[in-house]
Amino acid sequence: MVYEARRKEKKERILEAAAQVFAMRGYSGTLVADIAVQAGVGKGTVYEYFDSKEDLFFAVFEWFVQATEAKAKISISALGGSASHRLSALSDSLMQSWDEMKDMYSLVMEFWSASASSQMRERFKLAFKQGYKDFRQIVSSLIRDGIERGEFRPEVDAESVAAALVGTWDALLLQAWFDEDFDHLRAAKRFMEALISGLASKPQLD
Amino acid sequence: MVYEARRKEKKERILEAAAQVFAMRGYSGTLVADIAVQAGVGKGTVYEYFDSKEDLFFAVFEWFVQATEAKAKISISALGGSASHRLSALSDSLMQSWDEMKDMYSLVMEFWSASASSQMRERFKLAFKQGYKDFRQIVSSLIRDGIERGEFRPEVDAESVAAALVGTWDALLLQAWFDEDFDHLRAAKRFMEALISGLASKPQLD
Amino acid sequence: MVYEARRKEKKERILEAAAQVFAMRGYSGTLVADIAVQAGVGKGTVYEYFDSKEDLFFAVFEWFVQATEAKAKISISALGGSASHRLSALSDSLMQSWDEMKDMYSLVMEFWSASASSQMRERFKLAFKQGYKDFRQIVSSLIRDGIERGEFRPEVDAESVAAALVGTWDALLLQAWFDEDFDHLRAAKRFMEALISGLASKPQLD
Amino acid sequence: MVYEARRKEKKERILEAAAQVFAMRGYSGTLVADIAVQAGVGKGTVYEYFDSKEDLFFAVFEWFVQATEAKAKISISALGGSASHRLSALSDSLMQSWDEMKDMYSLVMEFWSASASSQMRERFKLAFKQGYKDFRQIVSSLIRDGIERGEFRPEVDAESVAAALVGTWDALLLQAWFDEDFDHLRAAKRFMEALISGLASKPQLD
DNA sequence: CATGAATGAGGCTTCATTCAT
DNA sequence: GATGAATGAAGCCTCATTCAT
Repeated sequence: MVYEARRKEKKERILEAAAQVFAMRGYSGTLVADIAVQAGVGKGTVYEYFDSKEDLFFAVFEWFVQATEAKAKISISALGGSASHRLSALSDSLMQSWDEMKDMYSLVMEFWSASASSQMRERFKLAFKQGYKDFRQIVSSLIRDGIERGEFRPEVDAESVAAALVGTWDALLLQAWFDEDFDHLRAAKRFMEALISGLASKPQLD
Repeated sequence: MVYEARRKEKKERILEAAAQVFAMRGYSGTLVADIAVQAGVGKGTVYEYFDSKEDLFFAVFEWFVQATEAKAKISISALGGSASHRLSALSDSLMQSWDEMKDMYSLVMEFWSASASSQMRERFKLAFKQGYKDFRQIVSSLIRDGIERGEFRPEVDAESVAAALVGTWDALLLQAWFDEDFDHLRAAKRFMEALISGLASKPQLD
Repeated sequence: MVYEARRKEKKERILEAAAQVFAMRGYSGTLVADIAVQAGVGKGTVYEYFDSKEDLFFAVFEWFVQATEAKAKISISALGGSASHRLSALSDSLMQSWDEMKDMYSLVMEFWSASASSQMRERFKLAFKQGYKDFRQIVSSLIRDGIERGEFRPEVDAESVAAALVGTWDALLLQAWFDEDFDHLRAAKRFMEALISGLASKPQLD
Repeated sequence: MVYEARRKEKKERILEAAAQVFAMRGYSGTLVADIAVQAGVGKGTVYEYFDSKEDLFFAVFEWFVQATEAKAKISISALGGSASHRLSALSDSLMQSWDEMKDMYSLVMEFWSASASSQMRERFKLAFKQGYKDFRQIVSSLIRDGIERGEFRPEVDAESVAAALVGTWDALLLQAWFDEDFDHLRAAKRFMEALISGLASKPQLD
């Protein structure tokens, strides 16, 4: 139905507007009215599509998580070659996505904050937990793959390294957020070289 | 003067109370009244010592940064032995401090959030930038030391690895925050083994 | 015209739906949307038939008054016998109508309330005034009839007694509304016995 | 403590202001801001003393009930003489209180309305039920007293007559509210004469 | 005619901050 | 200095009404 389509479209428009405003002003700093203006709709219209400011925020969160996961999956599926190569390619890809997500990055911090306090705590915490788990899973299977191929040393603990790596990428972007001069691309590259050489069963040639 | 001392003491009491309440309820979720109750003083008294809720929050931030830095410095100064050993000892020490900072960890997220939006943005952002820079500095000099001693490979990029490492530690605690079952101690240990072996100029015996 | 009939029918459907919802939730508690749902029409359709929520409420009021008056008139016209007998029969009939109007009774209170405040005040107040006047008229002529027949004492003030009686019936239903255990049928019966014996010129045999 | 006294005094000031405004504009028509202005306090101050608009309204209700009951009790305790005399004196007293409660009478209708719908329903309904019960009790014991003295006929049903009487008084005031020309004093007087003569065991001399 | 998506005025309530005691 | 009662700006949300389809 055309009707349903239009509704969905408008919902998305509000969602994107919300994402932008939340990113700019934070959750508390954002007025529902601002979102409405940004979306080009009336204040009441926002409530036709979302039950509350909180709900809308959570919807933005879900949208963000989905978009991020989708991006990661695409990156990974596009990768080929040795495990080392795929690992550092994934790292590069994530670091390169910084420019396009820069403006939205403050959202991530708002999400963290929301999961730490507020009544939304549980919803967010659970989703984060799951999100990290999923991402660790993806990376650790990549590493396990490398072990099985004999590319990485068998005593490497894939889960632990994956967890640390996932975190590292996150935190490099965080540092990039705080410091415009921080070269997260270079940091990630050099770091991955060192790490991968630590994982490798033999001296790397790359 | 006894008088000045008493004033300082009360200020600290309010600060600690604020830290606790902010940690529990987040910045927006915290009422100045709650802090006053927790500190055992009148609501108006809080304003005798701090100009505004925002100021108080920033004061908590500064207190937190200082405490954390002090802790890190103590850890490091207590370390001895090879660079590898000192590095993994630092990692252990940071990871072990989790239990005692667990209850306060949500503060970190509030700080991130504050630096992302809100009017306090600049103050926080600057402080974070500096804090990360300092910490990277500490770690990178540790690594450079290892290189100079011939313990680590000369082509290792100390700054990059330090940046990544600092982030890793941060992010492992973050994952511990989200997931009670996540074993950040183990993850850090196994990860450091892999990384250090990647940094080392020769197969490690440790 | 079939066309006109269909329109009228729908208007009535909306009216009845409105009566039900107003009775259940009160005027302020009622959403126009609720009425539309109950009537099985679109929200906009309500406005095709009534100019505003207030108008609709007044229409319900008029409908209610008319229905009540019609009922009273039927009761009275069906009565025969002595004035005493007709009076107590009227009382019984009114009290017995409780069960069927129970669910709608809260409407009466809403009407009272509407006449007490709100912008609709004048409309309602006037209608109530007239309604009570009419009803007093009916009852007082019944009593006057009894006086003329020599059944009631000549010094009885028909208007005053009628006014009080009308009120008594109202208020017994009110008490029934507040208290499910209250036996308004019995109270009315015993009370009418006493009153009628007070009106009668001689000891009653009935 | 002077302090407590001042607090109580202000609470009362707000309560009275609320009573006035509610009486004038009805519950929905009243803005909390209006009450604050009428009470000469800030809007927020109202909330220092009452949790919500609804709570304030219920407090007004309780205050009204108490004041009414107190008045009735005073009237009754001041009465002497025969049961008939006390009964009609009570009636007179109630009818005479009209002038002083006229301006507040619309409150009663608001209370009725509140007990009919709205979320406050239960609170109000219960209180009304109890209030009527209490009042019926008072009147019926007065009547029973008359029976015991041999003044009223033994077959009189005190409870029923009391219930009806209580209602009658209520409803006469209601009619006075709707119709300025309605002479409730006279109606009550004449009606009581008739009723009392119906209750009496012998022709009254009064 | 019928509909229901869109609207925005309006109201309750919260809470940081002030200031008289 | 310490207090907490008082304040009112500010914001979320509701809902009667409109109007394009």
